[in-house]
Amino acid sequence: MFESYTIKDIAKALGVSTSTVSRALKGSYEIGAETKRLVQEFAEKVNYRPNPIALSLKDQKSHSIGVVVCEVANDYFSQAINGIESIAYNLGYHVIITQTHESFDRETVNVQHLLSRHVDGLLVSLSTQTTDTSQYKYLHEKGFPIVFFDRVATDINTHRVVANNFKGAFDATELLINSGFKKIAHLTSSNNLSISHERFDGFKAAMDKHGLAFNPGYLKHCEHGGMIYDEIEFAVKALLAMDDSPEAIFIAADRLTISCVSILKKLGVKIPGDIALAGFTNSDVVELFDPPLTVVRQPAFQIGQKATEMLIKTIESKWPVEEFTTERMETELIVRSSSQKLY
Amino acid sequence: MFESYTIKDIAKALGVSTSTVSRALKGSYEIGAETKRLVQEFAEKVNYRPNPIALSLKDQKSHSIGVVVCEVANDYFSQAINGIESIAYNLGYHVIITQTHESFDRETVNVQHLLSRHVDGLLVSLSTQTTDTSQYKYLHEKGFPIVFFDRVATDINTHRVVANNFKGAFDATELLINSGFKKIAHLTSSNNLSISHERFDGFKAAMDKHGLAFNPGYLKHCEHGGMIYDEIEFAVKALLAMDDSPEAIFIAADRLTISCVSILKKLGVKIPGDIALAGFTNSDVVELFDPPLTVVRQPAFQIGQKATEMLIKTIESKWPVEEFTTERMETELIVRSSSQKLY
DNA sequence: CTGAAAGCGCTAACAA
DNA sequence: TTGTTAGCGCTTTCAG
Repeated sequence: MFESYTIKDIAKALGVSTSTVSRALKGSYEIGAETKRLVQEFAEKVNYRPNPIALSLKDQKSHSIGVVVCEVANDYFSQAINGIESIAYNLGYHVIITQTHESFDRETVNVQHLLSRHVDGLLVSLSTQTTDTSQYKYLHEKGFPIVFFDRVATDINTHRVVANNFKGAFDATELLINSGFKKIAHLTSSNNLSISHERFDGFKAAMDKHGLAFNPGYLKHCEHGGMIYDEIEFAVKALLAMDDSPEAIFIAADRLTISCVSILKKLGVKIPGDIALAGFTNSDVVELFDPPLTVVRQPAFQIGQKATEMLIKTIESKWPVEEFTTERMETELIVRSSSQKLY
Repeated sequence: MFESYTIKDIAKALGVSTSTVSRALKGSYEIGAETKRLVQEFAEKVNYRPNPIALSLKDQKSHSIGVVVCEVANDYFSQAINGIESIAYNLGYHVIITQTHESFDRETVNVQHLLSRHVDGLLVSLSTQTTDTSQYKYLHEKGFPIVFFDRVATDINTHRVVANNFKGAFDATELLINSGFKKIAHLTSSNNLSISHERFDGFKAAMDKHGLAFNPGYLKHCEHGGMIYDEIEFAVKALLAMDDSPEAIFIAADRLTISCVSILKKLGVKIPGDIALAGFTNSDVVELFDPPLTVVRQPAFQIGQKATEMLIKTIESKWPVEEFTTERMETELIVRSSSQKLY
């Protein structure tokens, strides 16, 4: 079963040459119907499977794609990876997953490692620390297929798949405003990330639309994207300690949202009584929280799928791909009680 | 960068033969110090990386391992996969992940697919539907490396890595008993799973130790392991509808625990006032639940690591491995308010 | 219509 | 100490 037949075994068994077997197997028109039938039946019988490694060596494609994400054990990314796997599996590709743990150095090493593994393309979501995207730029200019998703490189013209972060943030902020809040803070991830900018813009646009002033002191960045608990705690405490402290917080990142709830509870701050919350997260259990969380949910699975489709299409393209698109998928605002105004 | 140098390129550039390069690169003693230095320096300079595909074809090892789990987007398994990746990455192995979605047919197809990909070994956690383990038995008898983790095949003598499910269940049950509950139900996954048995045994042992009768009507199996919400709802409702309905439930599976909370809340049943809960889960956010959940947490990351270590050791063993061990890792009981007795 | 042979990158037995 | 060569499994010219 695992010591599989090779084309040579079949050739020997049938008394033909390996090239005949090879051709017969792919139904080449230049093979006699009888020979073809014989070969195909035999191959079927012994459950012949071509050795993918030999194929890879031959045509210089590894049929594997490299994935660079910050963390696997994370709701958003595990869902995205689920989508990636589902497409890759069906199209006959391996998926090699690497984690940056939000470190640029680790990210660089991972990319090198993936290249040394001869992956046919890369699916990348940048780390919070990444400001230098030159390694990707270099590869991309050489024609190497790269699709960014979620945290994209804005200075490289490649395929990109992202959620509609602007609208997601806009909707959540507007919900808070419509609930009756005016003093709304914004807790977000590293300023390096594309998603931070887009979500901030959405937040700001909603504030502007409703004629609300944006207090710069209400903007808190967590440069490590939530990897460091103290950093988040520091930011949250700073918001609470302000003279004119906010009534609500719109949080722009998965881990930050969860941690923020945890910190506020630890501090004995009532949600939403003392401070209301709405935030991005892909956790499916936040409806069971105390209080149930109002969240912006991204179609992570679909984003993973789409990115993989685009990548494999690029890899398999007969011609160098010159046209690049940015796919934007809609988020979902799920309203629960953490964003309510209590009287 | 991605069009890498081959040994041939180096040989040509240096005017030596490919075998010299090959040998020099691995520091063979039969190569002149000077030549060796030359080759190594040049290789270093051009950032030479051996083509793993060629190596694989040569020594008939793909340097990849196949993983079979029910679901990736699941706290326990994403943590376990994290552990698997961390070890595999360091030891130079690819990880190919497949999901069964708790279907036996899908599991069979996945194993076949992984074998056709020529994986060097398998890391398996069985689906809830799996009762026939003959495909694994066959492979194992042929000497193919397989390590089971979590949901193991008890009828095959292979390496296994599991949590101490008995003790985890025992501790959680005893906690409920010590909290003052006597009528304790047990909600669990498919009876096919090894973990269901072990956890039931732990539950039963705690009941016995404290002289509590076990009411067979209090035992509810969810044959689909939580994939089907209705099935869980049915079980929970049945427990609630009993004449002598339980005061507490000990839940033996990750997804079941979360769903059970969700169902009880939907039904307006107070936790822990109307019914107390303790359950297995690896979600890290259950402390934010209403109420915070008392849980048994498994060292999923370490289980993944250990299983991978054992698998790769088996793969790389010079001699056929005949001795198989079962590693058992301790669980952690985290006490929160869902298991409290309210007066 | 079918076979022989080269070649993908690398290693290792065998020669020199 | 170094080079030549065969071979891992497969495809694909090139011959026949």
